Amino acid sequence: MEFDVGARLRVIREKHGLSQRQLAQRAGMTNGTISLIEQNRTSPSVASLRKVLGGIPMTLAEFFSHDDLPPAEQIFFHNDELVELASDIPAARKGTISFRQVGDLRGRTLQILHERYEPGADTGTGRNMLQHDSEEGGIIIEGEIELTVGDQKRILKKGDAYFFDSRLPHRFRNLGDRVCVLVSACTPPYL
Amino acid sequence: MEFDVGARLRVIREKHGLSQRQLAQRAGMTNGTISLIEQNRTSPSVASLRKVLGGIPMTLAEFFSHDDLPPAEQIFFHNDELVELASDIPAARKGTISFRQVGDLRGRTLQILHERYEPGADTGTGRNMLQHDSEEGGIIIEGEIELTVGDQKRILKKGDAYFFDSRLPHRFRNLGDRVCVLVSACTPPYL
DNA sequence: GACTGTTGTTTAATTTTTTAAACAGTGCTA
DNA sequence: TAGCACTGTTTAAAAAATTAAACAACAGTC
Repeated sequence: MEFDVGARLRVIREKHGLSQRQLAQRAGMTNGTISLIEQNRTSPSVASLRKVLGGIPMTLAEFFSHDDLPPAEQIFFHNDELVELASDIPAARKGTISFRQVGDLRGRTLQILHERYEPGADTGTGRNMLQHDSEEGGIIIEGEIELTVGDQKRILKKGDAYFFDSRLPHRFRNLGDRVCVLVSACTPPYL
Repeated sequence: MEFDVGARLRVIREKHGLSQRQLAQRAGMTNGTISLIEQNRTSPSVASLRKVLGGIPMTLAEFFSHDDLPPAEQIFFHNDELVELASDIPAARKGTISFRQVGDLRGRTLQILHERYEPGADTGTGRNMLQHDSEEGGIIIEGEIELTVGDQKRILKKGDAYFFDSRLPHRFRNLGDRVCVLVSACTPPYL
């Protein structure tokens, strides 16, 4: 549950074949500090930790990308074990859109969805366009969908794909007369 | 390129509609500290930053995951624009496995692949099992595949899915007589 | 064995962060 | 306009992190 800064640093340092003194020199600090950090006897300032990681080199994002890793949970999911998301999108409540998620999200940074859009389904326009702090992408499995991202718009067919910064307002709309199915991924998760 | 801790915290706090004092109380610390952090007049210890984020709440991984703003790149991808990855997996070189990636990865933390396994394809066993520092998941689109993760093994069929910590050694193998197609996602990206 | 070069750990002094409280500015209302 | 409640900022004292140097343990070599 708790993210162990000291242990993580030690593992990374050893994986790179560096001694505490070698890393300290590269990072421009003392070996004692690194020792204390690895023992969790001090909590480094973000500035210090960045200096340390600069000697690896590694970004803070990478360092913390394994924050609170859940223990071994469910790995395999039968089709009917994907969980239907209760969405705040009106079209989802009307039953024309379905988002089925792989596993639960606790502590995860990756969200994978099996999405289904009935003919006419629309995630919302104007001020209701989707917008969140992630990056996301997906691949069309079946049917066609119109995707609007910012001021760009495109109709994607089976096998086509998309990838964008979710902070741009976006919208999915099924203009066809067939169901559209796609698989999407998002990090960090939305909802 | 530099990550601005203070600015990031301020944006997050304001987005959650909290004043410095409200956040301080939730986090169990003083408003002055939060003010100083937001002005980058001190660099909080990781312990302190975790306390602050605990009042949001947000994990360190999430805090640091949004390093910088990705520029506007390609958003839409036609099926034939997905880029075939040159893999170090022997079976890929033999042409029985294909990994096609959505977009390029520059600065991205999310990787989405369209994977194709011919009958008999195998990503490798024993010391050649896949292992990397990510979390990954996927959904089976077509055919069947045997997935081994750590000491667990399962045959997944169309519509089934998986999700695991990629540091566990894993292996994909197509035991059937038909092609298996799946869509996977991974963060941070592999390769 | 003693010397040399490593390793990680510990300790006292220094530097930095954090606290607690005061300060300054805004907006609302009687 | 005074009073109140709320912002965010600043400052001296307390607490914690960092340094520099000493310490202990292990391995290889002469």
